[in-house]
Amino acid sequence: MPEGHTIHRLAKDLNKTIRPTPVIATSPQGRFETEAAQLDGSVLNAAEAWGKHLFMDFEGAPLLHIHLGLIGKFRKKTVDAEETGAIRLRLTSESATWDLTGPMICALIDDDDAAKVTDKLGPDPLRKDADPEQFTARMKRKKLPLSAALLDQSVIAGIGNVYRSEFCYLAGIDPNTPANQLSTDQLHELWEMATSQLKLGVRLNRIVTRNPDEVGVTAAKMPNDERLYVYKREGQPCHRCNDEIRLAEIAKRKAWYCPTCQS
DNA sequence: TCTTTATGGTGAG
DNA sequence: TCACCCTAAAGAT
Repeated sequence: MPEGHTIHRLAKDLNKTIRPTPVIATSPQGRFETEAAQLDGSVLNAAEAWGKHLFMDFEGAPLLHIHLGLIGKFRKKTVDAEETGAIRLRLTSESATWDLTGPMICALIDDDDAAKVTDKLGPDPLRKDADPEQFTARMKRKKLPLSAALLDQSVIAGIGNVYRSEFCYLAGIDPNTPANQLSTDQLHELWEMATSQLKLGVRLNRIVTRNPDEVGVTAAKMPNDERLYVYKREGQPCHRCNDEIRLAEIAKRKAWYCPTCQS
């Protein structure tokens, strides 16, 4: 269940544990057998993330394109781990085994196809090549509610349903506010927020938006049920004003907000 | 044991 | 707009 920070963290971990020796690639589930055979025995040059998309570049092979979707997982295990569940792709290096299950996309593609994918994506705050002004410009063209625009991967890549509600709360903006009504300052603040929050998410390997000072612990030691302001907290008191957190449906998905802090 | 939910997205109509 | 895909954990019974 990944947002952008998960995929960047994944890319980092894959680079660390798979390079630089050749991999053993198999498809225990069988649905990626011929493709796995093309990767088998090759060396990983680099794994790279753009939003929720993961690209793995193996020497002498097509690009491996993975999107985990809602339910996909790419788990690190010990080298001799038993095969359990429906494993689409297993990559084994000298130090680790990686099992991919339930991906929305798992395919071998060429550079042109990869460009088609990334051309559709907006700037990713975790990438060095991200252009914040592109985010600002695209937001200003959207009449959609802010909460919906944040989920639009062509506006900003990597934001999912947890971050979108949390960002609206942190910015103190009603999630239904049309994106094109936001000021340039507000949009810059949202971009900075996305950058720092996603970076923290990569470091902690989980989403923690709550200010640790409010809880009296470090972000790393934040209890799981304290780490968010609004996500999945309908009916519970707002951490800051005590008003009741509400649930709405925006862009066909659940969105949470505090009616007092976000007006 | 069954049913529902989930940090997502596509393609048909 | 809706149906659908894929898997596993959580919740309901």
